[in-house]
Amino acid sequence: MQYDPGSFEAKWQDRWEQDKTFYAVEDESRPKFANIQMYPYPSGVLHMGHLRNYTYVDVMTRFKRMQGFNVLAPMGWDSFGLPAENAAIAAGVHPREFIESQIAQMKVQLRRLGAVYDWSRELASHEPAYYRWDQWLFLQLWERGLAYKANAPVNWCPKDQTVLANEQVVEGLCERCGTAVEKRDLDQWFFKITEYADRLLPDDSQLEEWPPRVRVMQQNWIGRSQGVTFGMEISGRQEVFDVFTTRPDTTFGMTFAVLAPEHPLVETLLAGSDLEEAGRAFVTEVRQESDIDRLATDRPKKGFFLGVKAINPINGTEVPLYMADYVLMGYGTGAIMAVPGQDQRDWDFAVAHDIEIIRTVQPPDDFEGEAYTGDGVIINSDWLDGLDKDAGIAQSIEWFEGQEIGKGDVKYRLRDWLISRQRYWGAPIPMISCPECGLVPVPETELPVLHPDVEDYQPKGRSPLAAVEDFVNVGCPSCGGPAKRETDTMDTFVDSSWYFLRYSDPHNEDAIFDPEKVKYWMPVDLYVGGVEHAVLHLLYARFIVKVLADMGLVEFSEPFLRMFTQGMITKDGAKMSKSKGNVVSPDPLYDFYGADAVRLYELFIGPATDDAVWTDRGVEGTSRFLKKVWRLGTEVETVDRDAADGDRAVIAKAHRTLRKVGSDIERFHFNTAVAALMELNNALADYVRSDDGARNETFDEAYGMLLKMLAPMAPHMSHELWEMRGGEILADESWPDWDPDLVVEESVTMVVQISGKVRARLEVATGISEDEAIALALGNERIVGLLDGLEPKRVIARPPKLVNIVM
RNA sequence: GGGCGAGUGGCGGAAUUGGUAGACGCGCAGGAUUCAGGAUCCUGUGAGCAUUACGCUCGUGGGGGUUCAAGUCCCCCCUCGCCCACCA
Repeated sequence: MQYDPGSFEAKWQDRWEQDKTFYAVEDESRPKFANIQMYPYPSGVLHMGHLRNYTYVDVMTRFKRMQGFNVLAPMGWDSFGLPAENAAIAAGVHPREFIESQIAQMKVQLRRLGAVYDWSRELASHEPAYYRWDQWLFLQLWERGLAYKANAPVNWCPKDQTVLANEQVVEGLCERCGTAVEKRDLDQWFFKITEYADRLLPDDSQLEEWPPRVRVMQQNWIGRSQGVTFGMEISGRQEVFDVFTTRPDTTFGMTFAVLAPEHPLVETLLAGSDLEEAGRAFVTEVRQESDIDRLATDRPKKGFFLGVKAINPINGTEVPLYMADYVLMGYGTGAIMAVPGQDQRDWDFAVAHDIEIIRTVQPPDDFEGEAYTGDGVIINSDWLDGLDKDAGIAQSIEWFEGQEIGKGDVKYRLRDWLISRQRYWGAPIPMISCPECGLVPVPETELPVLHPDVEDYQPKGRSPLAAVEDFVNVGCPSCGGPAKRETDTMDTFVDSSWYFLRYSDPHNEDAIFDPEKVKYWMPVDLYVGGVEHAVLHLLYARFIVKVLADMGLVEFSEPFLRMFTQGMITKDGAKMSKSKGNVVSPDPLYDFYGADAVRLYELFIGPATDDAVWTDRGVEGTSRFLKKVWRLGTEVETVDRDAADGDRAVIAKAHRTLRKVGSDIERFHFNTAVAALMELNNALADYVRSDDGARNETFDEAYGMLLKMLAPMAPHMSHELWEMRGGEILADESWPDWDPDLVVEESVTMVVQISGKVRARLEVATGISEDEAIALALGNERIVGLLDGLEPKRVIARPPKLVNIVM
């Protein structure tokens, strides 16, 4: 009987859905397993790059369920936000219409893959029933002082016509469209993620099942630096400014100080001075530089002498005060003490402006021409002389604190999360601006603030919602007077920072979720998605969950226990994507090979963490494998006879395969799991062909195990075969346990080496002793011949694997 | 500039704690079946030398080292990928 996946795949897809096989309800009798993938934005047509991800998650859903877990396998849609809106605009369709048809399309495609979900928990972030709770969450942050509006220099994407969060600017370019980002001073809404900076530092004890790479990326992004902040006076004036340094041990080497051009003191110092005009021109010049230019490290450092001297508090020396483009207002205090002897940037500046350089750490011999940043003995530093770096830092901090000039301090690279967007397709920010009362939150009872339908949703630099008069004009909730709504919408990353919690209780109309249901299902046991979200979504979600934990709504502070980031599928040297024109659609492959062969190749293509190159031939290989399995299951004639050695061997092979496949799936080593199943299938085929023929019980047992192991990976075929062979629903079978007695090999090949080179291979019993192994090796005919009567210097035995005779 | 990861046949890739390098698959070659093609099955397939001996030599980016034994551990170098980067 021929393998014809087209004849049964749709049948099983219907069955799983109609029987609600993978729908989940709370059940205290079983351990839960929340198996969640990053919800996709509705891009419409899926290609093999997307399907890799869905296949992995589906395998885990099916595998964990067979293992007895109460598996939560939900799906939702990141349907608000820039990606969805831009795609809609490109398609020339209203975003709502666009994403709803895309969602419908994607559901069909997921179904054809055989991916199973609990569709009763489906959610989409553009639905009022969902974004209502975005708005509620915003109000909670507002109440806690974690949401605020401020005028600040922000990133503006001229193409997308909106501001962006720091995390959404990659090397000075818009993360979405690649346009160079500009700086603008604007009133914008922020979430105070910096208040959680320390708690967001990856804690190895809680994130131990995260890819180390992602932890490092978050750590870099948060950028914690420990040091000292101290005040500096300006000679002959009243003003004082703070500087932050991580190297207080080098303070004696300060030969100048620098303010960021945006530093408020700059204007104070310039006002009315001879330098006023030239100084302002310098500030303007620096501010006009793009981020890309300003971030380039290899260009000369621009500076401007402010005409005054600052006083180094550690020795009373007066040093010239500059402003320079290499000092950033957004980090630390926006002002630095410059120590060219130990800092390369300061060195470059000092050389360019002919400023004295004093080394305060003894560099190694013949080290010259650059700053020495390494450790060494402190010199030219009065009472710090002779100490090393760490002791110098400790003693100088003590001195600063003792003199009450400065104190130990910690600074972060992380900035607050800019969450307002001047775009149409997002959740309205539930705030009202009243001329009398100022910023007033929309009362919770009036949520959701409905997102109005408009004709003209094109981005034009201010929110399209601002043009909707009956949306904008409202009564102030506080005084009743005329007031205006906030018209900016929320960053889509707000939507995605908590949606996984909502899966626990997706239809709740009275609360963001029932804490009891979240307590049962959450945190997420396995979270699967792309590494591109390492410092975006994954950081934001961790932040929001910590806020919810502080509110007492959840009992955990980390949302994702285990994180898996899959590699990309590439073709013709590039990531598979519509814009690159190198997508491979699954549909023709489903038609020709069936979904199972496609799934299996996605699993077999290479290590799940690595990028992999797509080749159509690969599906041919997994398809052949499935045909062989099919033929074994449908054409083999078994015989009734007594068990023999071959029977035990084939059962043992099945148990060893079971042990390997189980642990491989657990570790996302799908490629080797598939290889192990191929080996088992080959072993079964050999067994069937053997002289004795296949014995009924043996074949049924081993083949049944093969089908169960295939059930998560090639579900359609394995279910069909299981049913044909008289079984019920294969998904409801439990994952078998491997038998420790059976997985032990009875005999193994032992190699005999002479001086490390393999000279003989012997079959030996697994339990062979060291003495027996040596005796056997030395007695071997070939070995005897090669030794030619010479005495071995040493014999090393590692039974049962190896004996090495050292000559 | 700093940090992290990787480099294995023609190709994708295997290889707990150092212990048979190349599992599994693709491709390729030969054979069987077939009118033919396709499909399927069998055999072979790291390189070189041999083929009297399934025997020898070399072989996991390059060089050195530790060890009875190194893809695996240590040092230096090369190449590629990723992250951060005028963050004080």
